Amino acid sequence: MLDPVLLRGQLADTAQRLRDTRGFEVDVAALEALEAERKTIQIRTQELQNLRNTRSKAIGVAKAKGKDVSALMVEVSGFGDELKASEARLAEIQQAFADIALRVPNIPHASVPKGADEKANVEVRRFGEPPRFDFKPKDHAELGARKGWLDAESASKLSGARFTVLRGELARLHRALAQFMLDLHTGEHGYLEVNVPLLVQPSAMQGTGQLPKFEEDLFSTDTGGIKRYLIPTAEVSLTNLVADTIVEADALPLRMTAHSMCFRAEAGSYGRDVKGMIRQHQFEKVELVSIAAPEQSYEEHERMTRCAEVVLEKLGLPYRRMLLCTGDMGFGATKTYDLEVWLPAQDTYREISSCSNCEAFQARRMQARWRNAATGKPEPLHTLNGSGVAVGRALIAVMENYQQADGSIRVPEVLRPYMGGAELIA
RNA sequence: GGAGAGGUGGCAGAGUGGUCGAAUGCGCCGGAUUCGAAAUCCGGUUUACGGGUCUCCCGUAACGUGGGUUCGAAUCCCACCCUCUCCGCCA
Repeated sequence: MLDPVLLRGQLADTAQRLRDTRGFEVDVAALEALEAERKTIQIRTQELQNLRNTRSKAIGVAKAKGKDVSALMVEVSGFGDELKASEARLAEIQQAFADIALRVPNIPHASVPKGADEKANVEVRRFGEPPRFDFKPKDHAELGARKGWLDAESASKLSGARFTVLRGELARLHRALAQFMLDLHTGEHGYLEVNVPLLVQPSAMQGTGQLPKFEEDLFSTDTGGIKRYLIPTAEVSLTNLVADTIVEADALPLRMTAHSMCFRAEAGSYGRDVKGMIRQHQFEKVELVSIAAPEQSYEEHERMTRCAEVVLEKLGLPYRRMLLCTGDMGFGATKTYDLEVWLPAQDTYREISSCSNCEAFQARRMQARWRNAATGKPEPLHTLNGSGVAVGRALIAVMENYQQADGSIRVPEVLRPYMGGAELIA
């Protein structure tokens, strides 16, 4: 959520900025009308509440002294209806304001290039060279099918489209990747390992911004009459850990990592990446989340992105870092770097990580604050999240980049300790 | 799933209809005392929102959550959620 000040006093300017950067249209007329009424209604409501409180106290005092209170009672009943109506109207207005405000995206940082879609993203850096093969490289689906390692048919029988069954050495390699990433981030990058719930309440989804706007992207359950959502990323669980809390300044930045399942409905992506395990309803990811003081969040963003890059570098996977343009960023982000890994079979780079600074956007939604020593007051934190990295896609990248002519796959050196020392899976 | 107990400020813990945003203790901050410290004493110490004459003042709201009763609710009623203990079941 944007700072309410931007949606009240500086509405015209804010609307212009959202239009320029994201092509998003705020309902200016509706917000203006609500704000105009809100002010008078709120003042009147509080006036009446004050009146009621003072009169009620007076009744209490009079009764204690054994005096007659009937005159006071009549006076109070005179404005009871108006108070009730006024309170109800105020609640309506505040709800209506929130309904709009919760659907307004974040405003991009000044360093973000303007653009409508991914074509305007800017390559920032590049690591490694795409491998050369003296044979035609196979895609991961084909490599996986050879030994029954990767079984889309069985998965489809069990669960339908966009699921995968992994078996044997490939399943182990997948597990090795997750372990390696987790060990790297906890051991060398200073992140605290956290194991999180995969099912969360609607309030958590609203906190990180999936709700109310993107419900169709989520899986949910209402078992026992309780609505819960499956997390699309551990960012939801990790970030919401600081919801409704005030973090002391010396605890910042708070760096947390989690290996988790992620669930995405992938609504609207029919026909895209249908082959193999690039786009699944269920996948694993090692997530990084940083909770930072405002003045350190952009530095933290660079650091976090580096932590994700190190994963790919240690795995020996070629990648490039893209700075997303204003039109291609997620709902809550002010600045995002995507890491794209080289996939030989597709002859292109594909997203494997996305690192975003959300500034106070999520923190405001979830009441996550820190105590600013300079002001002595609780102020919204900055939250950041990044994939460090997507495990399924990392598996694909390793398979395709490390494949041999016979369809066997070399094991990247850093993964061998997790593979019983194996140099090759065949 | 069955039986019981309970949810109050950073923590512990009083408070069963009226000046209670809430005693007391601990913690924390400031001050006094001290050569310094401990101890002791004094004062202060929640958050959100709104208004203003906007480094301060005023108001409103918040005692698990949501409703209800009442002139007035931490306190009474209803529903729900959560925690703990015992039993059952269970990875």
